[in-house]
Amino acid sequence: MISSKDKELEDLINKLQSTHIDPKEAIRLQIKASRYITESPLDTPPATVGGFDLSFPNNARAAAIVIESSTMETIEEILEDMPVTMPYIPGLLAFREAPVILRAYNSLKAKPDVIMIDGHGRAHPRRFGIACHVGLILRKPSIGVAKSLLIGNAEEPGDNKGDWNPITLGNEVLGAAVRTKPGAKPVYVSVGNLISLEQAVELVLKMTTKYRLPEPTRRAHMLASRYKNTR
DNA sequence: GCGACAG
DNA sequence: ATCTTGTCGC
Repeated sequence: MISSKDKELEDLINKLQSTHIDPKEAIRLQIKASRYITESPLDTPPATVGGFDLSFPNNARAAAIVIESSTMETIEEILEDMPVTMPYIPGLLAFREAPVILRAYNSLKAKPDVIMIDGHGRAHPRRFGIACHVGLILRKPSIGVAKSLLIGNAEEPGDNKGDWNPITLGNEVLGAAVRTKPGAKPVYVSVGNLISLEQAVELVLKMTTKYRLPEPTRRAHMLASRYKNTR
């Protein structure tokens, strides 16, 4: 049986991929789509983790990296370009960046078990940041890793790698401020889809070596920016 | 009305 | 995100 709810989700997933959309409509879509996000724990530990980031040499350029979690080795890299169709509006970042990210994801031969995206997941005004947006469209476990807060507050975590405090807003826990490197500002982690916050934090820490950002996102950032002043 | 505001 | 060199600190 195909329920009406399945059809609504299918319809939402299509609309979330619009390359041109009115901000008011975009906000309505986020509010509806937010209800389909799942924060249930992952049952199988991820063997591969994908990382995505963008640069804007001219058009929008997305870099996708797939890393084997047991060895931390990059097993695939992809670069995709696409014209920019939306301006940057706080809270609506996904409508500007998701299209190229999805194109890069589709180009990957080795589909990762979990994906990490630059930006927030549930730590968002409508609880539907870019990590939720991409995670819902792909129906794939996703994690948001941001370098600054969009909403909510968090106490400064301790200075040891692994120390973290919740990002809260009222009685809600939206994510976690995680110390990935002593002496460096924390990273803000939140659930995108199909994973628990605890597992998201755990995976971000596992994928972090000697830098502030976890390897998936860090390598994707380097790859996306590499040829900025070249080809 | 006055700020705040992922990338 | 992007424009950009040197420089302060661990």
